Amino acid sequence: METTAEAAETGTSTRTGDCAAPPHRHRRPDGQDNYTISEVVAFTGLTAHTLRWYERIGLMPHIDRSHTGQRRYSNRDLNWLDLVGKLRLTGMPVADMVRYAELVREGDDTYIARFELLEATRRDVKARIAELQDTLAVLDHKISFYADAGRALASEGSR
Amino acid sequence: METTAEAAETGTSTRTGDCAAPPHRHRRPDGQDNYTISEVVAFTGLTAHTLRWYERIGLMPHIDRSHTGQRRYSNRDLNWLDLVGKLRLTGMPVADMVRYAELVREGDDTYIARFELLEATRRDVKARIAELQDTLAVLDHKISFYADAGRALASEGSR
DNA sequence: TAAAACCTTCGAGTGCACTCGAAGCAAGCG
DNA sequence: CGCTTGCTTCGAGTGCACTCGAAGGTTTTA
Repeated sequence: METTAEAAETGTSTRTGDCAAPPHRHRRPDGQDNYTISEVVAFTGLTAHTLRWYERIGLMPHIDRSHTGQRRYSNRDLNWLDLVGKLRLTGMPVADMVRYAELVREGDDTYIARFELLEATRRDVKARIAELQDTLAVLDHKISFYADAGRALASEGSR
Repeated sequence: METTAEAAETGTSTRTGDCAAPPHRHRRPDGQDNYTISEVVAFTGLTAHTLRWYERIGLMPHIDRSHTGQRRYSNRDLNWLDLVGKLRLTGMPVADMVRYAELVREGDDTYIARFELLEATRRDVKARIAELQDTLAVLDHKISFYADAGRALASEGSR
């Protein structure tokens, strides 16, 4: 059985109406979700090298193995990789994600630490969004400037 | 005299009511805007090394020099550095910014190319904002999950 | 049964964006 | 006058996140 916090992290209880995931061929239902590494490569776009590297540096939970030692990824592993991918997009350093993964492995005692880490991350993400919106405004301003200049040039130089 | 497109790039015509710039001690008005490199360091947070490097790789317009050869940055150089800083935040590679700077140097003929480059960049920035908002939603979901779990733990284990 | 996929460990290479130091000299300021 | 700041060129180093290849083995699958 898993703890509440683990459920929060690994996403076992993901609602099935999740329909906005782009490059997934198809996941199998829980119970048949023992993907080979090459399937995960296809799902995530990461290389097998990178997946093993993630494991080495402690960025993954312990991955199940077949009776002969081959990796068998579960839906929750895939969900975790989705989260990692999202956090990567925010610019979070891998080291921080590893720290977070450690907290998850350490169990419910680290609940507060994780909560705080999530909130700090949220603040960062919000700040980054604000920065980008600022940049977007500059870009829009410039673009409209160019559009005006373009119209001027077009009306004068249309020989 | 400068071309319209240069005015768009270098921001000479920046409205003076620009009050949201954080770590600027104070700019001097146009005409007295001949900053030393160390002043620009203070303004931008970049190192002198990095400023010279930007110049070497073609990321800067040609910087004025004093009669003895020292760099004298103008307000428009500062504006350009602001833009570069913003674009850097969007994750735009330096090589792309150099390309853009080249177009600016090449003059009004490159107007269309620059316009398209700006629009492509805007699309990228919008996409990045969307990704981040997606991530934010995941984070919020997780955080509220944790908050609920926290209340449950608090009410049961509050001895 | 042969090819394809998987495993391990090891270490080196890549690309980006700086980042730093050193040498050796010129200019500015207090 | 001396200290600070600036200039040049050169080349090496850093940190991050992969990325790749090889060697030498086992397992799966068509």
